[in-house]
Amino acid sequence: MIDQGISKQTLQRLPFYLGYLKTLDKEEVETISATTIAEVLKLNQVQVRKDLASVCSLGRPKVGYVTQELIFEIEHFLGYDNAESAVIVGAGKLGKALLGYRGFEEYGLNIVAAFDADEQVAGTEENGKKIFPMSKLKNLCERMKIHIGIITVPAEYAQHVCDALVDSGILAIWNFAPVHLTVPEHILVQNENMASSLAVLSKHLSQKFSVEAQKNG
Amino acid sequence: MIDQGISKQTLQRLPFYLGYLKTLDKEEVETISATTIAEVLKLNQVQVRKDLASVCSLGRPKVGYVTQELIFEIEHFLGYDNAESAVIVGAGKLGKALLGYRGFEEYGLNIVAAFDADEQVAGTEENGKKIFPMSKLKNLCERMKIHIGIITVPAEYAQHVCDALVDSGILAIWNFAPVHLTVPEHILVQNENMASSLAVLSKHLSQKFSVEAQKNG
DNA sequence: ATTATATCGATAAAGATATATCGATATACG
DNA sequence: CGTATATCGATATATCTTTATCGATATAAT
Repeated sequence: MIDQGISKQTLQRLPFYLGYLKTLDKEEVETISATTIAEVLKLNQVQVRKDLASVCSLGRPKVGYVTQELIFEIEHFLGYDNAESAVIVGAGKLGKALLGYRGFEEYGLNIVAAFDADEQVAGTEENGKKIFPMSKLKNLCERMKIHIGIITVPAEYAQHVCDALVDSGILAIWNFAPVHLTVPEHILVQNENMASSLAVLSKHLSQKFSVEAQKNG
Repeated sequence: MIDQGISKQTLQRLPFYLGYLKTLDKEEVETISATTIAEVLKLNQVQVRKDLASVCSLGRPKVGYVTQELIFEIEHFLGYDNAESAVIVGAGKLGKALLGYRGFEEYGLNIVAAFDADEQVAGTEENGKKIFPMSKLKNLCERMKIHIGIITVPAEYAQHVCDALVDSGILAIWNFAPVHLTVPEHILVQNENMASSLAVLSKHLSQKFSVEAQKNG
């Protein structure tokens, strides 16, 4: 299986397909065509077919794909059926929100604990999950073979936390701090970039208004 | 000024530059070269220069850009100096986390209130910001001329909430629910796609392990 | 059985994005 | 004052991504 040759864009669209397919599965829609998926999700037919082709094998002319098989194959491809454990560093508002969110389990992510530098926070719980002091990070990660670290600390501490996670044997980092993290080559950093999203929104609106102002002025 | 011709990718990188530039400004670094920016943020020199060229005018050979001017120009370009008001719909964990996060003001986003269908939640406060019942949405948005709506409700309610926001005169939607939203043409939807990020992480790890298993087996 | 049609998969074309190259220019130094 | 160098901006090339086109095939209808 040559999984390597999949583009990041395709990878990022797969969860979208999955979400839609699951609504179909509930309604007992047995087969689904790329044409329909494309129409509903406002994508190009061919793109959908190409994306699916890199994940699954079959697709019958005039019929489409078998919904359940497709769901199974995408989930398997993404590794959702093989949950990974993760820890959160930074038990502020956002950290706690993520800690409390049950939905991640559906995506194969099992958040086992959080860590925080604030001594007042460490020792407490959130949704039944414990918050530990930073001193316990390495030991726990190594013992539990944790591979994913989630960073939800303020920007200025992010690199420091990142280094600590790498030192604890983490292989992938999900970074919510709005900074670039420097890591060794074999570590993956996935930035959850709220500032970027905001930039798009903000620009769209300011442009909209400047165009309208021109019209009226 | 032809702002139209800027790519989404460039737009999304601008906040990154901004974040880095601000750390420099604190340290009173007066000028900065594209070369250095590229090196620190692990990007291509030329890319940085092209990105900056679409935002600012000057850049002197042998010197680079004036840090403060650059910051000012990017912020102005993105509209950060011209704050937009926003409302959140869905005052669950994530909604409250966003409501409590002060950092958004820096990005020109001013979250004024939240709404929730749950009667128990409506009427309470979070960080001094009120949570209203859904029935008040339209009235408040219209009165306060709100243009941005943030959706943090479960997937199955997202489209319904989206329609309500559009009906209330919202022009741009920041969607945290993992579904595709259908909107009129003039409305912008920006998806904050945690599932996509997770897909990248998850795939990276499952691939890593399968490669290693092959080596060892 | 034959024809029409929905759909797939493959290949080709177009479009967007990122990277490389090169000449021009401002500063620094001898 | 002339030369070396860091850096910019512009142009050209390469890569990646999306979209269009076309023949093949399975089902459905006549």
